[in-house]
Amino acid sequence: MFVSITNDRSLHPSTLGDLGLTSTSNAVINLSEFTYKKGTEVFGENEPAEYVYQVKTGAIRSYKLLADGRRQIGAFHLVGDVFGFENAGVHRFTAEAVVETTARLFKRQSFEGMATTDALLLCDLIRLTTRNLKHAENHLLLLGRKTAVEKVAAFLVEMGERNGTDNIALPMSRRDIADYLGLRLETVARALTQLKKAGALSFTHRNHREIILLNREALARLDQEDFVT
Amino acid sequence: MFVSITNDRSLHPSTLGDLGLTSTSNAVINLSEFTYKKGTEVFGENEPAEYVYQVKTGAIRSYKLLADGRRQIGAFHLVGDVFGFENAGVHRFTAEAVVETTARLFKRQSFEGMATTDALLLCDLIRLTTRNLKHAENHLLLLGRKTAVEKVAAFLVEMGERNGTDNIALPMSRRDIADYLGLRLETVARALTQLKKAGALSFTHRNHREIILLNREALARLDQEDFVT
DNA sequence: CGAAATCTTGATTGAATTCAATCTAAGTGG
DNA sequence: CCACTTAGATTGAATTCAATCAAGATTTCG
Repeated sequence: MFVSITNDRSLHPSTLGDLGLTSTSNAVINLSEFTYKKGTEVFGENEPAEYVYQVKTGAIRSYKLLADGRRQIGAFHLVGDVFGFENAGVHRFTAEAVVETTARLFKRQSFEGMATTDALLLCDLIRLTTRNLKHAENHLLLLGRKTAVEKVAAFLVEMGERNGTDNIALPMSRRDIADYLGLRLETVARALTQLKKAGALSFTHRNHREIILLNREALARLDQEDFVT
Repeated sequence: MFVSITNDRSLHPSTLGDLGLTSTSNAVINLSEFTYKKGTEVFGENEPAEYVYQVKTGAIRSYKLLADGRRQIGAFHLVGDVFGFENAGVHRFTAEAVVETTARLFKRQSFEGMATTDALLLCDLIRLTTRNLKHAENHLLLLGRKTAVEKVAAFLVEMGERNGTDNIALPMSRRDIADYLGLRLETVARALTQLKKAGALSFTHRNHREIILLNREALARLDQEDFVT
């Protein structure tokens, strides 16, 4: 749903624990696994939503397009993330593999069937949707009001947090990052060199999907944090 | 939740019909009404979410701030819209009255109490949250990838659609519109004069919260529509 | 009416884009 | 293994769109 569910380790283990759900319902079935080659489409905007997906390995980008090809990536889905759940029967964005990616598939019908009976599961789905909404809301602030350097700094902080370390290997290209942040790829490159010069990060390899070592404090200084009362 | 629920007339009338809910549960109580003067706060970011609100008259803006005061409005809530529902117990944005506004208040506890028992209501809440998410996703595309004129055109189209007519009286200031679209107020004014010159709209009054007559076709040409396969 | 707020318009600046040229890393095939 | 190609990344220079600075115009309100 255009936004990722980060792997929430606080959820109870259960039948659906791997999906990040607390419900003990046995209605989720039809598990299967599929591998998508780099760049291939998992599903397209306005296609019927048949499955719900969970990333096992790799990374997914989900995006919307304007008629002239301008692209806005709404979220990257990393290992453990659940994506593709739609309340309506139709996907509102396109999902593609950033690199070779393996995903588990859950039949959507399974959810629908139990929807009216299993309140616990419904609560889980609200929580899932709410998490997506929260991510989207924060991204609105970033897209509308942050500068290029602040956007890139915020992106790196997000990736670091989702990875749980300050050592991150970005699976996506500069173009993908740019389309996530509402920038051009050259601007992303320039911001990264600026951040490096400012000591906010360093490259431990100098090959092209490099491993980046983050300096959290310096990044936090450059990323305008949200104002909290 | 940073995003509005538009008045959906397709929902079944019921006990909660006015709230836009299909559930026939009788658990929603504690109705009361309150009027907010222009510019006053309904609730603040990170405050505990005690109530759910529905606009009876007027308009509400909900926004987030950066530490240096940059503001991003996530949504305007117009007559009939429900806002302030939070899955967690804390508001993720600040809500203020754009003009003098009357709202109905529902105690949040009422929802929580029945949450685990009334599946129908839970479905309603998912639908509500999903609608917010959808709005946010479309706004991401607007903020990240549309030009100033496209943004203003899209804004007018949105307002026209929510109003159900092509005759709209905007309750909010140029600054509010600017903060909704990720622009400066001067840029909004310039875009409006451009749209007027292009024949996409005309002012039926020339006072300052003017009534605007929209020319849908011309606007649609100037607002880059989303690409649909 | 006069004062304050809001809006519009003009001139200028500036941040990000665009265009263009390397540069680097990763294939590919002889 | 090395020349060659290709994709992706970086850097530089020029341009552009929106921001900023500033002045009026219009509306609202006390």
